[in-house]
Formats: sequence, structure tokens, C-alpha cells
Amino acid sequence: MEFDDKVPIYYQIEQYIDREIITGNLAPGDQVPAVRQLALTLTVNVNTIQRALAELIRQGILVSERGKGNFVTTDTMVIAKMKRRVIETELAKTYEHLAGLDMAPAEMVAALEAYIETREEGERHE
Amino acid sequence: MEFDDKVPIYYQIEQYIDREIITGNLAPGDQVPAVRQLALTLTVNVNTIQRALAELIRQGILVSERGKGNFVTTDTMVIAKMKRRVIETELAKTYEHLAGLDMAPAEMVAALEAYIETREEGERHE
Amino acid sequence: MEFDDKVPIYYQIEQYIDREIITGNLAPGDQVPAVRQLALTLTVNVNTIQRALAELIRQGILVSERGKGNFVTTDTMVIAKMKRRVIETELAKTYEHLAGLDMAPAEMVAALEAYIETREEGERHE
Amino acid sequence: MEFDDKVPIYYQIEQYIDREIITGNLAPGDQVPAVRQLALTLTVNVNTIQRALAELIRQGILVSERGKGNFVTTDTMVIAKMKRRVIETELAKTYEHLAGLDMAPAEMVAALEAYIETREEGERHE
DNA sequence: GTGGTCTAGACCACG
DNA sequence: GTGGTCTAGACCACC
Repeated sequence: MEFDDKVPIYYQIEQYIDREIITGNLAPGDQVPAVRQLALTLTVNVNTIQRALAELIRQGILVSERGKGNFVTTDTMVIAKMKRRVIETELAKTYEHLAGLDMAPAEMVAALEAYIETREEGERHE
Repeated sequence: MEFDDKVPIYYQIEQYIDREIITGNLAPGDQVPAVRQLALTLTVNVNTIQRALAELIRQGILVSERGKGNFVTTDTMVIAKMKRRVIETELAKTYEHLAGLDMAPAEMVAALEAYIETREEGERHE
Repeated sequence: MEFDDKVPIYYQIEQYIDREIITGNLAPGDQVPAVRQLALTLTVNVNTIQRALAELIRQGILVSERGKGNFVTTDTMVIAKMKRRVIETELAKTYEHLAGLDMAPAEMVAALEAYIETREEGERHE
Repeated sequence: MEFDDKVPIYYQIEQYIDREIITGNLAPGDQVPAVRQLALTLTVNVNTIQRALAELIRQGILVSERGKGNFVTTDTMVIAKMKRRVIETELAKTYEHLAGLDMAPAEMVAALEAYIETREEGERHE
């Protein structure tokens, strides 16, 4: 995994785990890989992992069981809410940024479609 | 202006000036407000402004004239290129993030349209 | 039983058994439930139970008889002393904490009375 | 300051700062002593202080200003709510613990009064 | 000078 | 073996 050094690593790990849960790679009730395992896989320090997990635990997305491990909550409401929040935040950020470039809503959609088109062409020729 | 404390302020200021140029609020050849003026307007420290401007100068987007001030480059190619980069970067980030949530390209466009729809309704009822 | 994850579980179990003895649920001479039984009832690991019991044995509150089990001491002086200690500790902690909030002794009593009043009202309406 | 090694130090520091705010030693808008200063005063590591402050910032009780310091929120509603929570939690804990010893509400009040009485006598003879 | 982030490494609580 | 807490110390961003 690559990190953007403009934002804290612990924050990127938080988002990474959010995504793993949203996509179902980590299902409700699943055990999250051990802290030391994640530290190895992502090549970051154990404490940095802990900090990311602590925030997810605080949000109720993960639950910690002492000596057993960390688990994805089985409360699907919490997960559904998180998913909505993540997507909404992403779209809102895109909207704000493009609006800040004086783009009208219809132009944004067109730009995204054009981008996807270009990208897919690029992939076809790889 | 509000800052996201998850990313460096100097970097947000860089992007802010990029946007001012793209939208034409700052046209080619225009003088950029004095450092101390920007520091007041944005309520950040002078050094932070300096750092953002230094980066823009390095990129050739601004040109510094000793004793006179900083000016937007008159090289419209540089500006056009920057504009493309900014928009492309924004769309790429959105694409990557949504793809990371297992969203298909068509879904991304639909989600953005839905978001805009919801947002406009919200604004109508404000 | 629910545990406060801010304090060691073995310590909370110690206090739990203290309370069982003080209330008479466990009388002098009574056999304490088997370690494995307690582990099941309280849903904690056997080792954690052992650690709590070891401390109570050290204090003379329980006596261990090899091959038979653990028993509440018949030395009522020890129990009486423990009871006094438990209550005194509780009141002292409350006093210290409220005093740390600049509350005068009379206010503490009033606050406790008010709390009990509110609580009983709440229970009446449940 | 002395720490109870049964609960995390960062948590005790959190409560310590809560109390400083409740008693007015730290008023709304006041700057909290520098992290490194607190670390010296309380003789704990800087990171431990950071962890306590991070939680208070998350709760909106403190606000952090990059490069300037940490400040007590000027939102007195947040502080008032925190104060109520702290006192309520303290009384609830006392109530639960004494109820667990089979004490009736009236006895609790009597016990607290007796404790205060004894304590004041002790102080008179010191 | 002030807070923020990360690393390395140790030790404890629990299973 | 697994997570939780703490320490020591470094380096960065910002004022």
C-alpha cells in the first residue's frame, strides 16, 4: 500500500479499513488481521495501526475483544451509515472542488464521463 | 477560508490560488495580493503564505519580480496545463476512491448525478 | 456481568467477590464456585479468575484447600475489616472526586440525595 | 500528581483537565499549558499527554490551533454538558457500588454524612 | 516555541 | 499470541 505523505498515515489506514468493510472484504463479525500483522503488511509501525483502529473502535465500526482481536461490528446499521458517510463525503468533496473551478453541475457529470472514457481507452491499449 | 487540519495549510493555499487563477479571478499578468495582505485575509502566518507562493513560483505559475510583487504568469500554456492537471487530478482521485468501493464507472456517474440532485433540492428549501 | 475495560478484569472480579461476601451471598465457610464454573458464568478466561482468587487468598479472605476448592474464611474479623475497607474506600473516592470539583461537603450530600431522587423517578416511569 | 496504576494514565489526565475546567482553573478560551510543559509537570511522556488531549479535542472540550497551542472551548454549552456528565457519572458509580453492597438509598446518604463527619474530625486533629 | 506524527521497543493484561 | 499502554526520541508543520 502506498501512502500520500500529505495526510497522516493513521488516517489513510482508517479509510483503507473503511473500504475493506464497505466492499465486503471484511464482513460483519470478521476478525481484523492482528495489529502486528497489519503493521507488517502495510509496513508501518504498530502504534500507527493502533491509532487508526482506536478511532474505528470509537466510532463503533470495530469492536475490540481483549486478548482475542479486533472484529468488524455485527451492527449492520453502523456499517450502512458509515458507507453512506464515506460515499457522500467523497461526492461532496468532488462537487465543492469542481464548483470552486466555476464548473456547473452538468459540466461536472460530463467531465467525469469524459474522464472515464479516456481512462478506459487508456486501459484498452495497455 | 476554512482549513482541513488533516492536510498542510500551505498546500491548501497553493490549491486555493490555483483555483483563483483557473476561474479567472486572477488573470494572467495580474499581481497577486501582497504576502502580508494574503496572510491577513486568510488569517495564516506570513511564512505559510511564503511557502505556498514559493512552490507556485517553482512551478512557473507565478513569477516574482523583486521589489514589485508576485504576478500570474502570462504564459497561457502553463496555466492551461495547470488547469488540466487540477481537473484531471480531481477526477482521478474521485474515480480511484469510488472504484476502491467496488463502484462501476456507470454507478459513479449515477451517484454524482444523484448527489447533485439531492444537493440542489436542499438548496431550494434553505 | 459487564466489565469496564479501563480497569483490569481480574481486579473487577476481586471486587465482585468482595461484594458477594459482604452481602452474604457467599457466607463464611461457603465454598466459592469452581474456577471453571466462575470462568463460564463471568465469561472470562480461567487464568483471569485464578489471578483474582490468588489475591483474595493472599488477603486471607479466601482459604484454599488443596483438592477441595476455595472457601470463604470463617474468621469474621477479616470479613468485617474487609467490609469496612470497601465502604470506606468507596466513600473516600467519592469525597475526593467531588472535592476536586470544588464541592463543599454539604453540597455532596445534597447532590447524592438529588441523584437518588432523580433515579427513583426514572425507575417509577420505566 | 499521583496516578492510580489500575487505570490508564492518559485517562486520568483527561479527568484531571476536565476538573481544571469545571473548577474554573482553566476558563473558556484559556490556553492549556504546552504539551511539553504538562509532560514535565505531571512527569509523564509527551505522547501520553497528547493522547489525553486528543480525546478532549475530539469531544470538543479543547480546540487545537496549529503552532499556537490548545485552548479551552469558548462554547460554554459543551463545558456545561461535560460538567453535568462528570458529576452524574461520579454519583452513579457511587450509587451502583453501594447498592451492590445491599445498601438502601437512605443508608448511602447517612454513610456519606458519617464519612464526612469522621473526616472533618480527623482534619481538626491533624 | 508549539503541537502533530511517526518509529522503535518494552512491558502488561488476557486467552 | 493478541491487543493495550507507555516511554524515548526524532522530525515535520506552523507561528
